[in-house]
Amino acid sequence: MSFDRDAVLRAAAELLARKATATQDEIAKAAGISRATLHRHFAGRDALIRALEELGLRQLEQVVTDARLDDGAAREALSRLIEGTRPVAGFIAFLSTENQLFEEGEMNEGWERIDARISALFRRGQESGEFRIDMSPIWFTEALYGLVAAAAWAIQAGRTAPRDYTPMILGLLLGGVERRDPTP
Amino acid sequence: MSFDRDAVLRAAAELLARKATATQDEIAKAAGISRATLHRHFAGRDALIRALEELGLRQLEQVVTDARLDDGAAREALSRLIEGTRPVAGFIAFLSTENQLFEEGEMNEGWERIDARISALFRRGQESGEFRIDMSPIWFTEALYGLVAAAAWAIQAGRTAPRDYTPMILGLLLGGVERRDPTP
DNA sequence: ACCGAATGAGACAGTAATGTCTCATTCGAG
DNA sequence: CTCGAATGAGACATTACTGTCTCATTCGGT
Repeated sequence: MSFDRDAVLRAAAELLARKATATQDEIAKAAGISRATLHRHFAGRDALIRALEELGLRQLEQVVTDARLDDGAAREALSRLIEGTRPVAGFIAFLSTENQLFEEGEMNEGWERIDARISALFRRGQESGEFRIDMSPIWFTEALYGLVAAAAWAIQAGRTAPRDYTPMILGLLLGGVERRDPTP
Repeated sequence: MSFDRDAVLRAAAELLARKATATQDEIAKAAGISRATLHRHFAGRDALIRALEELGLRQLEQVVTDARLDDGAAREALSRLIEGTRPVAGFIAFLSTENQLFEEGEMNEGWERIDARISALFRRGQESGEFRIDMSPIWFTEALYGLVAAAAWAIQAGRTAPRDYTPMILGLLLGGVERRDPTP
């Protein structure tokens, strides 16, 4: 059984997202490996967190690219984006809540780049008249992260079915909770 | 200068919300007191977290009560609720992300009670025809927590003005990002 | 201004988690 | 099947944080 680095990091992200104080032992257990092996591949907690951040950002960046945010209607692009985040929702939940790394001044440029690309999508939607203009694209972006994390947590807690992930987030983010008049 | 228990807990919540691994020393520093004094009032980290949870839940419950969720239009009640959460946003951010306490089986009944009351508001809105019915009240509630946490974080990071707190959350949660036809 | 109470600063021991090592066992390529 | 590499389990030392204590200083009521 070869070592599945990404699977270990995914398990770690999901655990740390809801219990940031988990020990290396708990993380190893959650990943289904021994503490020794965990330490062989990630020399210490700092290295683990760093790898977590690195993989999370890389995957998210790939998701953003695959969603082709510049193509077609903004709401369609947003739909593709959210659907794409599903496999990395655990990473997003972890990364968006735990900014203990960034505050060391390095303020990860990768994270800023992703923010910029998603914000640009919302701005494009505003300029095309699809999205409302009384709130900033940055807030929309932050709100998206928040909803993704909330959805990931709700699913993990068994409160919601996994298949509802995308419609839940997309429906709420696009239309809000208010009922809309059926006037297409 | 007398000891302001609530202020200390508020500072602790805001710090722990974004860095759950903060040491007692860092918490004390963030609260503007010494580690010795922190320990005099909260005997150990567990006691601190417990007090944090207790005060947070109590305050949030008070906010929910003050918002009179059963009165008037559901959207107005939601508006009052969100405005009321502003002073306790740091607590909500901490409590909604860190469930390390609940998983010890006690699954705080106070938290469940608050969830139930807020969910009831959304359900009432659905039944009155104000809110859409294709998503569950529980999801609306979780989403509210997520948006509150996202807003609190955005403000703390200086990305958004504090005065925009309520309109940001309310606007997004009620109407979503899509532009609505001006047809009242 | 006084005095008791609370605080801050620091030293110190205890403890929990980490980093490191060893060794038997398992895995998997050839 | 064989052998080298990787893993799991555990022991051990180290580190970092916590819990506790002391004492000088400051605060605040009277």
